[in-house]
Amino acid sequence: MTFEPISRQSVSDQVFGRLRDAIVSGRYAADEALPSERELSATFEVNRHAVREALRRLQQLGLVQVSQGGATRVLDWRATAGLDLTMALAGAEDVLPVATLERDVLEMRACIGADAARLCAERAAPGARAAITEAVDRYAAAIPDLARMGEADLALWRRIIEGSGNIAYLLAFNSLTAGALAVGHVPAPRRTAELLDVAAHRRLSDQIARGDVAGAQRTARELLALTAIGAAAAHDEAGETTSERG
Amino acid sequence: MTFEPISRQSVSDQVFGRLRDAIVSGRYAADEALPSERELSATFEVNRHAVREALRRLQQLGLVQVSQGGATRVLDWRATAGLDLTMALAGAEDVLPVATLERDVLEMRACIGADAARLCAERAAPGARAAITEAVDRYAAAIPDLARMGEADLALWRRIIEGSGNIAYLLAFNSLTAGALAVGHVPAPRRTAELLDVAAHRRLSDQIARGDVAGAQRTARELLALTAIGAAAAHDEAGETTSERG
DNA sequence: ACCCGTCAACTGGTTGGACCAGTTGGCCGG
DNA sequence: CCGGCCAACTGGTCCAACCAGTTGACGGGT
Repeated sequence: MTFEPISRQSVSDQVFGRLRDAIVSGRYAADEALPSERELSATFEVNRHAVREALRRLQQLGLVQVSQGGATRVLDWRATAGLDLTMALAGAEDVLPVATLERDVLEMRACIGADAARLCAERAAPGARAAITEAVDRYAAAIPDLARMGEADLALWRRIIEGSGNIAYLLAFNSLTAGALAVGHVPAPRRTAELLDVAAHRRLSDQIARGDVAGAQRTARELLALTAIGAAAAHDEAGETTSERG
Repeated sequence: MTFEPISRQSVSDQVFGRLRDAIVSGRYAADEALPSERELSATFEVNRHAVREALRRLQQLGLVQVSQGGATRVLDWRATAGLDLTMALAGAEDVLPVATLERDVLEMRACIGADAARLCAERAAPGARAAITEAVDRYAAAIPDLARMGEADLALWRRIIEGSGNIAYLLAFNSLTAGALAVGHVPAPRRTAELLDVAAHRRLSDQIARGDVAGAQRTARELLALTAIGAAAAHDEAGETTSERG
């Protein structure tokens, strides 16, 4: 049992969180004007500067557009927000079921993971390949402890993606592993099948080490699909989230 | 000929840009302490609040870690930054050649595009499929004008990704198409081959419309690989960017 | 010589208020 | 009815003070 550090959210953090959730969950419609900074600061009973910091962060996330003189407008985050928003998408249950989001994240993980494994087998530097073998060993050494195996597994995949030499994949990996609803925090039972497949991990590592491009891609795809398929079967068609938008 | 809106960067935007470039380009080492807010505000000759807003944004991007009482420390962005950072990565030429970054973005585009096409053919709602056919028509209608074709092509891919119902793919698409070095702004000659392949676009649209899952995936992969291969051949091995890190 | 509490001198966090700068929309004169 | 003007918004910037944590050096006790 370990203790989490007590969260000391600053005032502007709280304002940010509230507004973010309000926007993502659709309580503010797209293109709607947010209350003025002065109004918000009165509502939240905080200084205007705190509100401003929050708004700047929301703008950076792609959730609002602030413009001097005019009102701060809410954007359609499906059109303007980047992948970093995934960290914040948990609080939009009514407009976007977590189950769907989880499925999406796992699909993306499988897609990128397989391609990264391919690229890694194709062009990773010798040192990077050695680091991967090493990471698999650490993963295997943690075998009874699921939590530690999960950590080691994440570290292994980071090595593989680093080995692929693709910065975009690496950043996407960061986006997906950060945040509450992250790949690493997927409920244990769902990842167990994948985590316990030590043989597949070993095989993947070997294929990368010896430059078996096609094999590495296939193994990675199979390994990562385990969870995705399980998740898909679990909630079948988790509801249509695709809607018509002009 | 159209005019771009004159950029009226606010003071804090400029501070943000300067610090971002300094960090990404490695002028501040990872784990190094940034100058204090008061110091920075004196250096840039701006108010401390402007510096604070910039720092909050940098923190959100995953470039720095600010902590009350302690110093604001620079993070290793390769480990902590999300995909949204791609928009800012142009100014790190010395530590990360644009050619490499461009290749990476194209690889990711191909990977996600193909999978989105697959998912779209598999589970898109009828309305979404119709919207795609429509988008292809608009794309084909723009035929002589490369710029307009590029726009229409982006719109088409957005429809396909929306049709896949995968929010993560959609957000990643946003991350990749935003920013200066975005997919949409890739130099014309490089995308020309792909853009001119109207037949393949039509085929893809048809396969999605009729639910040919494997076919759609294959067509999309081939279509998106055109550019990637061209780019890869152009600068061959654009230099190793993988380094050992503890 | 070493350990440990204390405290001063940092760090960022928050506040209030004043003023600048750009946008909007209504009002009034032509 | 049109068009310019102006007041009343909006966000942008600044100053100055103080609150709240962290850090490290200093000095007394062991």
